[in-house]
Amino acid sequence: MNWTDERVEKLKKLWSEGLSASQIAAQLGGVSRNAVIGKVHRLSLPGRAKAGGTTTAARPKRTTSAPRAPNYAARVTTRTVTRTAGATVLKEEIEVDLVADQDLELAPNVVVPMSRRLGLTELSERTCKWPIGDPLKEEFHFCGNDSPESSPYCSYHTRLAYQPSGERRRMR
DNA sequence: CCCTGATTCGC
DNA sequence: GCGAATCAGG
Repeated sequence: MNWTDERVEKLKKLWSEGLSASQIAAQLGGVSRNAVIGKVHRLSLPGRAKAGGTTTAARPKRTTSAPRAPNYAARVTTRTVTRTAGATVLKEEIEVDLVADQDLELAPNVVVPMSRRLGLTELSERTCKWPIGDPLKEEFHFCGNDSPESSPYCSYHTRLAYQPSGERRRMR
């Protein structure tokens, strides 16, 4: 694949938006992340300030944060998910109320993990393949969070996938 | 191991 | 000019 004006333009745009080279490569298609990086250099585009995993350009900004939940007793796990995502979120603290498994869709305090806004081309074996948005629309993307051991979804979406929010019944 | 960008160098 | 291989790092 050659660098048409359009592709170069898109590269510049995405790069300036702070997307990682691999993400850009995936969106452009037909090129590796190395190709992207190489091109960036040749274009003399401003690189990331420091080498290494962290995107210096795109600072972490939180997605609409979770309203502080009242004392919803029982167990609440707090885990910190670290991801290097372009313009989205680098680090987000996620609280999942395990008790709310009875009414997932009714619990406004259950925050949905941030997604990496991955295009389908950059999904891998260990990325969550939970689709988000309307496939026909532009904002469509996949969750892309890390999914444990060959699971098609991340832990959060696995739970959603397993028990449809509606027919949750109380066994006893 | 996953990922990131940076550099080199044969093509 | 291109990008795989390699390096350096988190």
